[in-house]
Amino acid sequence: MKTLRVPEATITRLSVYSRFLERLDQKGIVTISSGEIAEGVGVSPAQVRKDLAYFGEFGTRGVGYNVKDLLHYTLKILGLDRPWPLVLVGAGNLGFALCTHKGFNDRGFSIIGVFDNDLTKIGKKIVDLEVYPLEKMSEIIDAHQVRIGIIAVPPRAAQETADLMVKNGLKAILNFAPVALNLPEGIEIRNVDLTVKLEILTFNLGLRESL
Amino acid sequence: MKTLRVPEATITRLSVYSRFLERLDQKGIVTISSGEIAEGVGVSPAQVRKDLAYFGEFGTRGVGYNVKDLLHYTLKILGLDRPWPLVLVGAGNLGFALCTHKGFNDRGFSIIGVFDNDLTKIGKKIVDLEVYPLEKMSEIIDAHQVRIGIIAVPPRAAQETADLMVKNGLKAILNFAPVALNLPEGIEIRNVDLTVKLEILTFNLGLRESL
DNA sequence: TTCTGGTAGTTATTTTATTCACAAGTTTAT
DNA sequence: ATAAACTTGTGAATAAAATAACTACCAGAA
Repeated sequence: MKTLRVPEATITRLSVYSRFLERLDQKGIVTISSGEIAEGVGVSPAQVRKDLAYFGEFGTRGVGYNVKDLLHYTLKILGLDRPWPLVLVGAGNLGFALCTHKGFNDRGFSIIGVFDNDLTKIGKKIVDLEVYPLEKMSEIIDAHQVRIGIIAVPPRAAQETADLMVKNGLKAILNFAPVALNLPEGIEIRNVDLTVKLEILTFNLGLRESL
Repeated sequence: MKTLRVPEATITRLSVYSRFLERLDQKGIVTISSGEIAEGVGVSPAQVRKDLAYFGEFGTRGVGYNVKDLLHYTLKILGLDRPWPLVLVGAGNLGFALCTHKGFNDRGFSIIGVFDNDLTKIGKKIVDLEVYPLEKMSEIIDAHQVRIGIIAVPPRAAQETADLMVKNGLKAILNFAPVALNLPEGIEIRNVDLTVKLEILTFNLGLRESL
């Protein structure tokens, strides 16, 4: 591939374009221009074209993009042309919400194992999934060739959870705990911080008052 | 203020620094250097100093920063030197998780009203909060002078929810629905997209295979 | 007091990302 | 056929952000 060094912001937008295209396709729309995509997701048309240009030429000059084709291309680029089994650690309220989150299934993700070290939670069911003790993680990961884990435990338990995931062979971690995790080279890690964006809002509201 | 045009990435990091400082303070640590903060949150020391420099001089050369002082400064900058009442629309699993999310309370946010248009949910309790019909939002917002709302509804209902929030006087919205919202000038909006980061992981795992 | 080691604040440099502007190609109408 | 109206892909220009390098300053030891 000639495709090294793609800005992460581009991948982020690609994910957004991709889901926008899904909605267009569902509506039966066949063709769309960069300008319309831009309008629909809130970026500039040039940005849309530039982002796509990292990966090839998908449109037709004078015409635009075929919605179905571009949708497939974006899914392929994002690695979503196949299902992704996930394991989740932390059967609290957030874990529960993630297990039942429709957005994951829609994109080919399925949580196939939920783990916790809380004896009061182990054995309970989250929809059709039983909550297992941490010891069972290794078995599930091997059986389903899971590569990605989600951390939804309290901050204090996040690092040890991550360590265990790595030990069990996971290659990528999505971390909802608001702490920086220390991981070996080669493990992909991304954090989702529920409060950061809220604090950007309060910062901006505060700025506004001081004008 | 001389402080216009601060990169949003700086605010994001400030939020992270701030919570790191809280943990240091709880541990009784008095002084810390930019290098140690950097280490603790996973950025470069120069980045830490640069970020803080947008807002003033908080450290002592040759010494470092006083943890308690810097914590207070960061909280003040982020607008967290006062409580923030929030309203939430969408009493699904995600809404429930957000209501009980400890990270919000720790930072002075408190959800004081939950709303839904689903008759089977209205009247039920989420911890000590009753789920109200949307019609009651206006009243609660006025009574508590709420300025920020959280959207945790399905994608299709997100735009109308946002419109209603704006109509009821909210000035900022945190949106968990994966759609771009169309809002009037002057309303702050930030999206939290639960799947984007997951798709960055699959993209990177995919890249790795093609090497 | 003076020297040494260390650290913040700041300016300069480099890198990265976005926007702009236009050539190249497509379609439709005349 | 030709012109007119669009829209992509892309190289160049611009803007933004991160990094590095440097200066100023503090504390403690000699």
